[in-house]
Amino acid sequence: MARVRLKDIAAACGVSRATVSLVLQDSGRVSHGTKERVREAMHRMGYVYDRRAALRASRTMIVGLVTTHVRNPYFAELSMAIEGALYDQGYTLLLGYSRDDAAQQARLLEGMIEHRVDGLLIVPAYQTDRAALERTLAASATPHVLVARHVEGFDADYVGVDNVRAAELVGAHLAEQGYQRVAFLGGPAGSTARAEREYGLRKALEAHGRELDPALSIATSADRDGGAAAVQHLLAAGQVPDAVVCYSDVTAFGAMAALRSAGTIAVASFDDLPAAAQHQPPLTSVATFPAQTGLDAALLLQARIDDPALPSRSVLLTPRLHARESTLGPNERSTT
Amino acid sequence: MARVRLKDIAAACGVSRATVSLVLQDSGRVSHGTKERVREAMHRMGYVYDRRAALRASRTMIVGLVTTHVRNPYFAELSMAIEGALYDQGYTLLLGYSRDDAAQQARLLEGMIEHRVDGLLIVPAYQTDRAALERTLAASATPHVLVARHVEGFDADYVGVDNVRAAELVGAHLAEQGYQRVAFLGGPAGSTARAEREYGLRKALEAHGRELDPALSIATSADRDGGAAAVQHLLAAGQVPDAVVCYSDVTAFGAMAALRSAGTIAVASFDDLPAAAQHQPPLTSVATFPAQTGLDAALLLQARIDDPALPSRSVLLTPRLHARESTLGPNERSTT
DNA sequence: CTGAAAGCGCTTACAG
DNA sequence: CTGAAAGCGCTTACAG
Repeated sequence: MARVRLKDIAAACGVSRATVSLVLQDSGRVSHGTKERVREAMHRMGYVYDRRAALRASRTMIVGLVTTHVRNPYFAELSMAIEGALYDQGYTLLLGYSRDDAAQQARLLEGMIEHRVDGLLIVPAYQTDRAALERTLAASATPHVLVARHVEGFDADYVGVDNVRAAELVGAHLAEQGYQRVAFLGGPAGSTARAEREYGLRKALEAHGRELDPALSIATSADRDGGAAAVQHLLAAGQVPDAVVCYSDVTAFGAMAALRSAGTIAVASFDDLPAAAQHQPPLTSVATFPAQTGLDAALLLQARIDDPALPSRSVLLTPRLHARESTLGPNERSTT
Repeated sequence: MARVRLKDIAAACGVSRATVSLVLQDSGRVSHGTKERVREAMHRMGYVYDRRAALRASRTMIVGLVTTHVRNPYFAELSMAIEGALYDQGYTLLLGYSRDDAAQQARLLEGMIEHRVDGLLIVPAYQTDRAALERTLAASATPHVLVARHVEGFDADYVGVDNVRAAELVGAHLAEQGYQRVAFLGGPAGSTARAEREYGLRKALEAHGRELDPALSIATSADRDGGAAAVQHLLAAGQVPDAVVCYSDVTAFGAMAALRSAGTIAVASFDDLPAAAQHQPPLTSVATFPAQTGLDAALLLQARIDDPALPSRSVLLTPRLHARESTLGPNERSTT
């Protein structure tokens, strides 16, 4: 049997297609009785609405998300929060993983734009070129919001944690604990988070009369191995810090495993995953609120879709430091 | 300026809309010269194809994925593999997280069907009702493939690891290592993986003259806390096993943390994440190949889309045991 | 409160 | 190799 169309419903109810369409939109211009009759027929005849065919409607109710990947719990949580918030707003989500490849990111965006998404949420790949991104988005003028990472010089709505502040919290904490030589294993070289956090860390250390030794600032991959490799690099070079600041909790776990043989060295990082508190020893970490970031991104996008003329806005979430054993002197540890 | 339409390109090139449409499809029925001319105009005029408007085309080139969540690395890897494979096949991905709520899963599927996806990949939520799922899918006859989890009595293409075999591998290994009292902290009660693995574990233990004591088979949540809570439950009940089989590596990490005070108890689990080998002690785990699962799922779906009349197929991946210190007697440990 | 008509931006036979 | 015409399944003014 052929699929049931809107015109079949209209015929069955003895009304026009326009009326059925208005029922679909729950318009106030159709009487209650007619609505009931039409809905009953839709249900009975197994009608499935074809959203694609609403060519004249201004919206598709699809939003696209292009993000790096979900191997990292921060990005996994962020993706889920975005999906949940968009669902609640009535959108269906198109998703693509750039895997931090700017060219793939461009291809994914172009594909989504061909599907006429109402808006785009973008976690920019490392090395995203401002001009290229502008070109990709300009042809369609699709509303968009940047999430979790900036693109230098690119003017757009943005949501993310305040990375400078996050690193300041860590730097001040380590200085107050008395650590002197702090290493920064802060993630990939192209990452805006790395640059922002390095700046914040340096600032906080200098405010406490310390320096961030350039020899102790090392680019790392974002995973467990990145932390371990950077530690091995430091130790091999005879550069032994007394505290290490990592890119993320996962990186910190790798670093801590590699540091096990090197005596007691403090470790702090960013994300504050549940695993940070449960680690042995418990890991000092700065909460970066991916769930809240995702929710705010969805709200900013909705506002942007509703009014494309809005001035662009940046939402910075305030990070929160959770000091734990991994950076506390023995006398400051809680004795649980 | 108004968006450029296909008819604008046609006018600019002095050809019909049909010809431009054929160029878009790279049809062999258009001369090389015309193609060049049309493509140049598209590029110059900033044309953006509107896929929605291809109402008469049989395909949308959109595929939907409804999965549980990506908090667990297995599902994160699976989602990424699916996205990558579908992209390579030319599809754009609609994604929804059911969060293991069958009602939400139904809503997500209905939404995707309204968008006329060419096919659906489904990681069924716990407690998915066969009849309800059939009803949701039947109205549209959308091709679909089940991934990683079965639905009892639901006939469809399926890809996943062979859970029975996976648990047999673990059971045989533990028995051969001499463990006598094996506990099974095998995940949520509604999970098909749990049921299949419990069956495989029992079978292997019995083949080695041991039993799986029902008092030692405990439902757990799929996360870290699930492992810790189940261990505490066992210890509080005075049921001390000499080996514990966990639902996943993450669950195992929680269990190991909770077991730390209880002396040496062997732990094994499923997934074989990179973190398993790096854990202290290294964790015995069965690899379950999420990346391969995702790839195979995309291929099965493509075959199903190409020929809906195909008989349904089940692809079972053979798991692989990686024995490590967490289950090896001291004398069997490698001395690295 | 409802309908007839035009339209959304493409694709698909069909004809030449 | 190309075009004129009809069509995909909806929505939107407009008119009454």
